[in-house]
Amino acid sequence: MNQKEVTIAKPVMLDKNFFSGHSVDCVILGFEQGEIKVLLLKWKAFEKWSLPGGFIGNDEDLDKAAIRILQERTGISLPFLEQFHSFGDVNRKGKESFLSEIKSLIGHDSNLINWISQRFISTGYLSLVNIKKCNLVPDELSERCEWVSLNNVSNLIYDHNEMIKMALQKIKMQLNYLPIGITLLDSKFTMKELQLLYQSILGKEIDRGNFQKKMLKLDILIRLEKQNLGGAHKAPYLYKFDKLKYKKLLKKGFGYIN
Amino acid sequence: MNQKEVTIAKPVMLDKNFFSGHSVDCVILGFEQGEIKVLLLKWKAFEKWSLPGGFIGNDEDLDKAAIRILQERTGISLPFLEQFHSFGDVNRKGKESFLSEIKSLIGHDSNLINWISQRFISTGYLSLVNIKKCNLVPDELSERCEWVSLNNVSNLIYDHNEMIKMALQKIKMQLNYLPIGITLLDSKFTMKELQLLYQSILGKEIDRGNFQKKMLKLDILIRLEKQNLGGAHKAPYLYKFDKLKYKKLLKKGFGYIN
DNA sequence: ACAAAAGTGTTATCCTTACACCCATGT
DNA sequence: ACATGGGTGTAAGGATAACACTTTTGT
Repeated sequence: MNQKEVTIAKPVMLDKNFFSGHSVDCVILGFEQGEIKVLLLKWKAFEKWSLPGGFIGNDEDLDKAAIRILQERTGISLPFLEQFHSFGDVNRKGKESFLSEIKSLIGHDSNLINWISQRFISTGYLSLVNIKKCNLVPDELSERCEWVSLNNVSNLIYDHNEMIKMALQKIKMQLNYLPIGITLLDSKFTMKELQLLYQSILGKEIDRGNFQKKMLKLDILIRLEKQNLGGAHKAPYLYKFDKLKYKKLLKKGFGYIN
Repeated sequence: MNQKEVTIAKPVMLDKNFFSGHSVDCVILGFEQGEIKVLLLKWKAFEKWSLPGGFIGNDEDLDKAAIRILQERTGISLPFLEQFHSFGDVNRKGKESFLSEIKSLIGHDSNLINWISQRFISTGYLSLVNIKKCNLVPDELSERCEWVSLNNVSNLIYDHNEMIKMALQKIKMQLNYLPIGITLLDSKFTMKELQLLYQSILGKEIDRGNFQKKMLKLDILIRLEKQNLGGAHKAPYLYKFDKLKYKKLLKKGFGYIN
């Protein structure tokens, strides 16, 4: 492989050679105050937000690159990200090129500018996390790194809004097969919190009683002591996931296997 | 965008400039004699089979590239292919490089050889088709273009065997939501043929009576006259899909929407 | 006492599953 | 007559959805 021809220059985000023409973007979703939130970066150089993304090392697996990029850009370490789609439209960057902003970021090295402003195909990766367990550390390119409620997501750069949409579709599909709460909630939670999570993903109301019965019948929840938060009402039970039974359920398959 | 730097040389498969480092591979599945079959190409230059694949034009959407590549390499024109996964492991090409074979195909232009033997990330596309309606025309690189029963698929080049596996997984998931037969069967078919199709995708037996009831209840099949094939038994009905109702069912959603 | 939220129960309806029964046809 | 495969029916069990009832708690 002739590296001189394929890798033109080093982008700034990492001190190594990158694979040309392909990038990764991460849709990291969390749940807080009854709302789904997505992890976004605010650029230092210009007034735009974007998904945490980056480039792939020449000697790096695509899946591994996603994990590294997320860590470097946001501080979040995850052992596994799920690929959900690759975005390869010619005009996926839209009309705004951010060229002057990019120059202010990376300097005026023309090789580098050419490299970074070429066409990129980007593969989207996805994960659901517990917001409280995430210690956010924005990288040097970013002014801020924040959880943004889905309703408040602005016009992101390139096709990042579409990426979020597709990630949510994928989540919806998995919701039918997987008890998703284990990654998004605290270790202890009430049935109401779990229900709010499902409702905000599905975008619809669910009957309270039926939801409770359905979840309990899965036999992956352990009921703990009651929690008295001091409302004028009965105290709700706390639950935690029975991780052993949860794993067994996963291994048994997602419903379409058998 | 500086094309001189990004596009090094022209590969042979098409007379235009290609996007570097990214390819497309198509998993096209059909159904014949009660078996799922996959469309494969046998190389002229060496004794290996592979999925129909190719490169992406510099000014071509990824999705469009897949459609064009399939047409050029196999003769099959489809209006739509579904993306299912991108394969980006560093060593996805495996140990065999086929370098000498590639040279015999494309000549000894070192730029071209470098271009073609670099690392490629490949996006897999998927479709289900009616074998009888496909007029196979192998391209100049291929000796043959054939439907191969899944059980008879040999060791394909690179990670193509894994690609087929992942495509089948995706199909299984969709089977729960979509009445898939419309693309795979003849316009007229018996309930038994439809059942054999489902069984071969799911890899399990389905109760005959229950399957019939379930399919009829979907209300997308039109019962036609009986077909007497001359067996020592009752003649089965023929069915065709009610395409209007079928489309309505699709629009209504796949089950996870509501 | 009352409202609010949590836990549980009831009922009708639908779907799934396993299996049985009858029908048509060629040998 | 009988085996073979095709169409339909039945009964049990499970899942779902709508809704009602009871319990706990602060005001």
